[in-house]
Amino acid sequence: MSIEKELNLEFFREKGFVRKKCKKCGSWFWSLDADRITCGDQPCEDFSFIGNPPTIKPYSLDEMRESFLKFFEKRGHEVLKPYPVVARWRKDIYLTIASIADFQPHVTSGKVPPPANPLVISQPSIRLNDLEQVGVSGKHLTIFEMMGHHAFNSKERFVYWTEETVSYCHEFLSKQVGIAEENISYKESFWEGGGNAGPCLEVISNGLEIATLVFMNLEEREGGSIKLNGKKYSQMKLKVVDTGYGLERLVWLTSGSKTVYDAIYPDVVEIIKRESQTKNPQAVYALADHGKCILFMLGDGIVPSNVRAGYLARLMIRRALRFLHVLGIEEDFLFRLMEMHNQHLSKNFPHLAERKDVIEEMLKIEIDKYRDALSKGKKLVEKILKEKKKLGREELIKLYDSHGIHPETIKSMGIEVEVPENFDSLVAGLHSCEKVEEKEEISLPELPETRKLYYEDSYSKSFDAEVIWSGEIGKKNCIILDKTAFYPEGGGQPSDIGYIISNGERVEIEHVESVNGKILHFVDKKIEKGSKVRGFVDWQRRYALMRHHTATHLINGICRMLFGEHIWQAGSNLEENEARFDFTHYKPLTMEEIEKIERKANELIRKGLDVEKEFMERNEAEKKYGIRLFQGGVPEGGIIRVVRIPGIDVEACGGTHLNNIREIGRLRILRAERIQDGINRIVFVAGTEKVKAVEERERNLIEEVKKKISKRLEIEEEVTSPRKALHEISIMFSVPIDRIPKTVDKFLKDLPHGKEGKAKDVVDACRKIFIEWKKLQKSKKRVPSRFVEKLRERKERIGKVNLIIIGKEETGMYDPVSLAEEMVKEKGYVVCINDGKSITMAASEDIDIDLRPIAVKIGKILGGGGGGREKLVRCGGKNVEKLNKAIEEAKRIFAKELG
RNA sequence: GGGCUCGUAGAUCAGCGGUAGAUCGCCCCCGUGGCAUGGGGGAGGCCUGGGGUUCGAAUCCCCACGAGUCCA
Repeated sequence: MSIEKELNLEFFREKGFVRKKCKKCGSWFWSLDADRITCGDQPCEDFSFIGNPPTIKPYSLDEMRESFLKFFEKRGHEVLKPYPVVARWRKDIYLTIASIADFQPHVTSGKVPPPANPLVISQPSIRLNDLEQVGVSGKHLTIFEMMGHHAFNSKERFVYWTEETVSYCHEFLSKQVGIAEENISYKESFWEGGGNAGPCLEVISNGLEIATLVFMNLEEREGGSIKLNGKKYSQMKLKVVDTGYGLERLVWLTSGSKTVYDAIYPDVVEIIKRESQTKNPQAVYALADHGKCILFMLGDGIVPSNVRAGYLARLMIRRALRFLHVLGIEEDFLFRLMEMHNQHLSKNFPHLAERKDVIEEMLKIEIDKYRDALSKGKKLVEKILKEKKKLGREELIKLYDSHGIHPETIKSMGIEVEVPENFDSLVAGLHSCEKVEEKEEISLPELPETRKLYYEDSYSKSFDAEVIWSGEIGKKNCIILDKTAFYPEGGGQPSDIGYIISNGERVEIEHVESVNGKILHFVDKKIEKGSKVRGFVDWQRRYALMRHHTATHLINGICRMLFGEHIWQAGSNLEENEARFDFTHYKPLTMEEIEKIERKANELIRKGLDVEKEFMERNEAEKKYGIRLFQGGVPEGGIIRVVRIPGIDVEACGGTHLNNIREIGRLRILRAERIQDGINRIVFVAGTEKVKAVEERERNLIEEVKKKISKRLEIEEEVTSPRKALHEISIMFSVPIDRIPKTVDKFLKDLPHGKEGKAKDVVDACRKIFIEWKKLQKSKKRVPSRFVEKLRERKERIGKVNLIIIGKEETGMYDPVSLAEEMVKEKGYVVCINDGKSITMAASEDIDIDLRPIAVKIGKILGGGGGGREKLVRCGGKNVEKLNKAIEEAKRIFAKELG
């Protein structure tokens, strides 16, 4: 196969194109202009359209998009609505980078039929690879619309290939847009990306590449026979026409303005310029661009965060803020920037304006976070400079890696630093990639797919079946049945367990897995192939899981209703006794919000809504419900199972669900956690009995605490909500709820026994004993002077100093260290305190003695050690019974040293 | 998903094995015609929680919770 052959088109020859070799770069191209000597692309040729556009009239973005879509619609293409800029249907990328990205990998691999064929689309795409060039080059954008007409050719159906593609393109550019035919050249090239490849034509006009026509017919394969650029490829089943027309570039071309930014949103550029305090066109352009990118990111539901796609949103927001600083514009201008872009976009992308409030709130939070990060960073840098005078390599790396302060940021603070050239790779080197554990592929003999009774009726608890395969997998006995009601692990729902009866013998089902539609049962005994069996699902467990699963969907829907379209499932975990639902949201949940979710859930449960479960054609489902369907990951095939709670939630989900949400009974949120920036977790239980059990546990806990405290305080009232009470107390004591009784014990133990007044309720009682306990701690350290004076009377004279020995009973309730401190405030004293556990010694400032070696000696007697400051030491050890002996020894030493 | 930092007074942080500190803020007093300020005094800490090591832990180790950050 050769590119030359594939691109030697009838169309070119008929039209009178000539194939030429570029004098500068050597690449082959087709042109109608026989005198042309270069391919016309940069850098072989400069832009020739600036100030001199090749068309009569300039187009706006809307006009150009409209005319493109219409042009292809007239020629048999179905117009598709654009996909979100967040590529949630893909595992390999976070953002939609091209129109073809919408159809990868499911359509291009042939697993899912195309949603239309041929089709035309204008897809907002985000590329952050050339971030530094944005605003600088005049042509780079982070967000642009890639207009594409696509055809998917299979054995069964041929749509069109190279000839028609180029013909359409040429007609569109010349007849529709109005570029003179001689001004359009087609450069031969080879395209590869995302595991696919194929020959392509780059379409160039006046030095600007305005479109790429890719004929995708190769896929990367290990054993592929076609070797290109060091990679092995084989022919694809599907031959895909993948075209990409740069909407912004076409508009630019027709306007002939200085930069692409001036062409596509001249008013935005103008206003930024006007607001700027300093002149910096690059920052102006970059800001205009970033604003649009941020609007799309947040509008399509990215929640800024420190991970994944959220991180990219934060990156863009922080860059925008930095440009604002450079231009001397206040940060709040960002809101206006959103507004300005919205004015352009609301006609074709109305969802962006609809989400204005949420977007603004997210931005506000991000602005605050950035301010914090900056001021923290500044302080940190100053601190390090104070100690080390210079920021070395190590410091720079650590500042960035642990604190997010990039050397560039430090430079912008006006601090000179030497940045190592390979800084970024040094940082990357710190995070050496560890291998992803690959799941062992289970290979099974050719068998038909297992009939899935759990889909026919999710309530089937027992069934008759035949063993059609029996063997060992990973040293475990395994069987496959012709049909089964056992649900295999998947879709966030754990596998069923249970047992089967075979020949009157009970065999436990320990785990169930699905491999290519075949359901594998792991059993504790070998069962012969051909055996007739009867299976029994552990129904109590399964029903609990079903309740939790349906409840998860319910909570998901409610959160979206209450908070907005940025709510996406970020994971979930179902267990018999508890379930977790993780979702994206930009701030932690408040107690009120948690209650609101719970109230709403129970309200809907009482109302009762049927849960609709339906297998649907993927494209149909996607058209009907959108990408929103793929909450818990993306299914592979062309047929997907849609689970719908009408008016609340629709998800593609393979799990077993209730027939009506009424069966959930009751739902109770146990707690909400913030598992990482931008992601919250709700932990809950579903089921009337389970909720009752939780409530009883809470009541018991409150009773336990009440009983403990009522020994000391009279509690007058019952608490209305044990849950709220426990929550309040746990925050007050800063301990987890389970630890409340133990903490109360600790406080009560220290406090003197006996009744001491009244409290309104348990919470009030807890507050009171806590305050009392804190007072007690303080009073231990505040020794009354009368008490000190009294003890001073017991002085023994050794030379010029007064020695005071204080025994266990004489310390009172006071902290020995505080007591010692008080005793030696007057000149000429040495004290030696035995508090029953250890010995504390102190000497007045004027006495010339170092107590530390003495403390070591005394500590040794006690089987331990000692130390402290010169004039105040503590010592002790395991042998508490030797305390008196130790005091005697101390006395002897003092007599010797001071006498 | 993995790594690295960090949780101390209302706020910002210091201390990094031997009695919890600074600055700002708060309260009181002095001062002034009033204000900015200045001087003096004071209140305010389960040092996030739990476990361990130790005679002794805010400090060292482990776990949990919370925050920040980088990489994929």
